[in-house]
Amino acid sequence: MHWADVLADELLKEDKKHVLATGITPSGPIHIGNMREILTTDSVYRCLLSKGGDAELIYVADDFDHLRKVYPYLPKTYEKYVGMPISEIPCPCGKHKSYADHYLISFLNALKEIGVKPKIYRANEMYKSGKYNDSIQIALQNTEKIKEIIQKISKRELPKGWIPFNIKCEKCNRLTNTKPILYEYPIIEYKCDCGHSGEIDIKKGGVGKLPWRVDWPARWKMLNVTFEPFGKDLGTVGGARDTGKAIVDEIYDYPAPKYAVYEFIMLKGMGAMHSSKGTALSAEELLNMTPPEVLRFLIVNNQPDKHLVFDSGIGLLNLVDEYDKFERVYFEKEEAIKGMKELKKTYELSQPYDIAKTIPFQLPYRHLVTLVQIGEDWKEVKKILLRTQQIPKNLSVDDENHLKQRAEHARYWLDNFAPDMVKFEVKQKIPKVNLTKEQIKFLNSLLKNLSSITWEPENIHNAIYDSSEEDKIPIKTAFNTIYQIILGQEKGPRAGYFLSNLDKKFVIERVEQAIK
RNA sequence: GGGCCUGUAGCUCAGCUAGGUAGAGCAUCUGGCUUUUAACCAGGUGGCCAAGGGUUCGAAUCCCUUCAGGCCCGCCA
Repeated sequence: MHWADVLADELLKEDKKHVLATGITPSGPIHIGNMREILTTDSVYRCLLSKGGDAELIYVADDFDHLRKVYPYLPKTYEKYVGMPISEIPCPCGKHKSYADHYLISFLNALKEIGVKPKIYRANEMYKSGKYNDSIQIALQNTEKIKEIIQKISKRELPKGWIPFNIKCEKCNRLTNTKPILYEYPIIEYKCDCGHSGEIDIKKGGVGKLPWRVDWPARWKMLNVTFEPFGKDLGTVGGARDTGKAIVDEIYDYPAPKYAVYEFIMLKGMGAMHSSKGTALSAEELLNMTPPEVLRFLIVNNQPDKHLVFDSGIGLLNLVDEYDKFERVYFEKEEAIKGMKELKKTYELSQPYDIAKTIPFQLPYRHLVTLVQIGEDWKEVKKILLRTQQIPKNLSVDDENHLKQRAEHARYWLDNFAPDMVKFEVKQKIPKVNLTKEQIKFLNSLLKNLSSITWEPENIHNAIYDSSEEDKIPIKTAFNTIYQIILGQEKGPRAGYFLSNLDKKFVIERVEQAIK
């Protein structure tokens, strides 16, 4: 059984409405690791629905959380905002309503692309509208009990006078510098390091925030959460999950949600990703280079508790190939090979939107990577594909959009992540090359042989070999020569296919120029 | 110090949530093939399933112990 089905079955043991939650603090570029949380939850959600369960998928953005420090990707001037809620800090690019929005919006766009449609909650709105008020009051009533729970389970000493509420200073706007002096419902008197003393009324929303270890369980109860996965960092003994479970049980009288612990995703050659260390690949970049179905496939095809390595180099091409193979097997165009586990479910969960009724048109991705380097844009690539009859004239709109989308991903990848090995440029003018007599001789034969053939990969391929044989020139030299005069480099894509995608006239003229 | 995960062919891994004769891809070798940015076809070689113990008629699979590796926690969230 697929892991998402196993989790869904676990939830279905209880016949009620399930709320599957996922929560990420938009304090920095949202990265591929966060995608795992989203996609893990979405997969379970989809399985639950397909089994006839009643379920809702929600996403809570904790945008009332405070800025921890000036992250490496922030200007130094952000020093003055440390400690303030990220929804109340200016946007780094100036185009969004707030710091939180800056990162959140791009993430929400990414969600759309991968076909995840959660109901969205924003913590800052929930606090300000008073949704948290009951939870806050209950927490404050149980200050001693909560303190005890946290100290016992996390083995951490909390300071004297600690209360489960971080007051936001009315003057400096920071959540981190205030100390409570006296609590008498509903008023808390406090003092802030900035020099300000004052009092707040907890019945008014947004005057402060529950600390994370209390906020989380409070949220479970408030939103009736029944399932929420989290990263291994939170799963540790004595961590937020442990204290949260005790707090939600004993203080909020609500059962802790079921969960899955997921491992991190490593970036090949870079180790684990941390948005706070700037070693992360943003969700945006990730999606720009990876077709959405392939990204889903990466997550869905692996158990959450296995760490993954995302290779933004050649490995990405292999991943796409692997996905395409799954697709062919799913549509029974090919035999399954052993090791393709849970093929049907995995393929279905990989689809951002609907599952196609018949197999989508496939063009080998590596070939597409070559094509987008020949054609300037999709229009030209399409022209080549049509001319060479690699796509049918009556290609469906869906198929064309799919191909086009993939071409865009391939292009982004080439521009930003691809190793030089796979890159080339068809030179508009003949590159400066010093050809040997041998090479010229070969080109002469090639010219003759190419002129007489129909412009198809195999014919071209044969023409190259014929020429090299006639002149007794090593085949390696033959290929090198071709790449030199067209690309200005020693190596290139498989010559037959490659040249067939170029205009015959262009190639012939280039060879003629080279001989002169 | 604590936790999670991993250990199966030279490499990457599947098989472990149904306990029932050890699998795939790559690499290698043989044969075919006109030697290309990770080419194709047919076939072959290759494993004490980390080690030890337990449960069982039967264990890669379940349980315990040990060893090795990776990551996380031990600030804040």
